[in-house]
Amino acid sequence: MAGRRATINDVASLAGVSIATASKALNGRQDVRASTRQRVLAAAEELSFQPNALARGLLSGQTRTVGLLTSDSAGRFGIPVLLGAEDAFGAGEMAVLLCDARGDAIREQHHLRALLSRRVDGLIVVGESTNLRPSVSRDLGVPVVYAYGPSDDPEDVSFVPDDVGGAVMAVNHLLALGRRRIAHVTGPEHYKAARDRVAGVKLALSEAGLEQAGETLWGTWSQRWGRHAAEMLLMAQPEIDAVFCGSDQVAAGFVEAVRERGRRVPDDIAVIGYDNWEVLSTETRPALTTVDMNLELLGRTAAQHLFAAIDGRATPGVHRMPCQLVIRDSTASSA
Amino acid sequence: MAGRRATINDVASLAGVSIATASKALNGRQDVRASTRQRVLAAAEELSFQPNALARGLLSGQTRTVGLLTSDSAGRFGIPVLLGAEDAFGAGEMAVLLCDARGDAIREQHHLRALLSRRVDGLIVVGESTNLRPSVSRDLGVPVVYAYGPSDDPEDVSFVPDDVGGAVMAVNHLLALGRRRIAHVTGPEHYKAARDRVAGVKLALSEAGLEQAGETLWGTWSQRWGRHAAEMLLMAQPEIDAVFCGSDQVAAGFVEAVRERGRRVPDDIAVIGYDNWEVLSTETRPALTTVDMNLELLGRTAAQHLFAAIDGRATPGVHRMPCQLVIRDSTASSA
DNA sequence: CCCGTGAACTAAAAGGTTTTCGGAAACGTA
DNA sequence: TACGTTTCCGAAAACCTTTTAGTTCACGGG
Repeated sequence: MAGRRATINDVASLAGVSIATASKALNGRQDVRASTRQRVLAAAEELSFQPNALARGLLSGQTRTVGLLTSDSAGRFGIPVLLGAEDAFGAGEMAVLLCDARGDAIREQHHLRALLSRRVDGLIVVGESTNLRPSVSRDLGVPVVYAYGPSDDPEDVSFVPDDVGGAVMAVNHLLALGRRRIAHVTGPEHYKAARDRVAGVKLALSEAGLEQAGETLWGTWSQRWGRHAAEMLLMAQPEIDAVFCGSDQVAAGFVEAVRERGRRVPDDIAVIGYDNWEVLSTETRPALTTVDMNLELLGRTAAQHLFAAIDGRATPGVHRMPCQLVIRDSTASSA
Repeated sequence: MAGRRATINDVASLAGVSIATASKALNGRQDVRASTRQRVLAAAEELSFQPNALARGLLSGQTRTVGLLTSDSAGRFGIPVLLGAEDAFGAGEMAVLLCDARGDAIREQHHLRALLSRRVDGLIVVGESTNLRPSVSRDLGVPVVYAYGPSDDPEDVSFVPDDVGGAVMAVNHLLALGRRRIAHVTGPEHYKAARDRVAGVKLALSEAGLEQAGETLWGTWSQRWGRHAAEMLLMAQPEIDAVFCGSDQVAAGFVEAVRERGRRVPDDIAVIGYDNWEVLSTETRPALTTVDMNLELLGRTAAQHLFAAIDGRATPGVHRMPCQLVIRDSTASSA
């Protein structure tokens, strides 16, 4: 534990110059003789001088710090976004202040004040679902970007995965494999993600001039529901040749139950999941073809956009980020 | 977007007092007449004044901010610790600066300098495994607490799960159920977590005067390995009546393969996992009895200890936090 | 009337850095 | 010598808040 931290004053004294000169030397400014600069740099090194970011921030008004406000940092979705954001910032010497509101509006307000009093340069708000969430941007004084869960104010900037497009890709992949009797099993109807994926299914099928095999089966995001749905479906519509599941959890339960009933995946029934949650998608048998929402990229993009917004170049609206199909054995070509 | 933020100067002017009086009124200090205090508070409210934490920190030398340095925030283990820490801090008006070094020492050094220059009051270092990791505390000038992955310097403060104790609990549970031929399947030997759990198994068995059924099977932390181990074990030692697996992933693969071979869990073979990773442990059939390391509590404890260390009351050494057995169907009483 | 006391308030310093502006020295030109 | 130019350096202000050390005023006791 060093007693007191070295200040630029100490550096200047040791180098035998004024603090103004020391500052210029350290920051690579003009108007310093090369030999003087060397002396200052050597002094700073010797004292292991680290400029005080508080003093600097106080003066410049820029803290080079952003807040990351999440409702659910433990969740499947917050983390990759957080990682991508931290990645984008880290490269540029930014720091991230992390706050978890735990879904509580009071707590969120509390954290917001704390972040503002720390004079963050900007804010990323990460939602726990793709449902609209209340805006926090009103009169905040700093730019805000929403990731995963979009703001309900169209003037705000939001980045969300293109779930409609993701579902279209999934269904088109099944169609390309020659499957024609395609069912859809998904999570709760109050999730916009589930509704969007249903819309994508309808869209892709109607463009192909086909009907969905049976009604959409709404349930929960669980393996249990996937198993249950498989049993119902094999009973009621044994003729289906493909199923698109609204999540990898549902798909994992689905393939397990199908396998136990003695039907083969993908030969009899091809299965596609959603999320590319690797602990599930790569460990089921067969491994799951699934839609990856590229959340880390989404987070990174949101962070980069926040930079732009800090510089005054914001592009309001909801930006939909493309998903990506990850093909594994559960839809391997049955040629 | 408000133009400029209100300062205490603006508040003082509006209230018609000096900034010293305004400061005292806002901070609830003495020597301010009640009516004056009211005027100041009203002015602050009107201007929606937020004190500048930078100026305050510059003066007091306390930033009320801690750094959280992780090697692996996406991992299974970093997140709960992070959550627990954020929880403990959040309650006390602390803020958390999050840095992810991605396992890169250079990057870690870089983040360390950034945190120091921001004058954090303390630091939590979260490891990605329970293996010893290099200390960062040397001449740092701020207190550091290590969570999950302990420091190699015994003068530092570390909090780790008691894996030996966790394994003892697991084996004792199997013994209490009357099982006597207990095998152990775990992950790679270079994980201290795996070695500690092996030590716990030996300890509990020798106290009961028993031998482990066969050698410990070392593998990877995957379902694939769990399935493979089950096949080997059922072939080589069909008489075993219980298996303790080194992780839930291994256990999930294990029960699946056992079930496919027509043996019953828990009737023929009881199975215990480790980690209580709920997406696996509650969704296997049967649901897994498993050891929970209470990581969120560990994180919270580390954070609370950091407070103590900031106040100069540190307790060096490695603190082992007790684990907890979560009993589910994979060891249901076979009475 | 003088002085001491206490209440309520204020001026100023401190904290560390960056930036602006002015000053000094050195040198060249008329 | 007088003057202009260039190069290098330093004094001081600015950022915002808290705290210290007064200052002012009213009032009561002697």
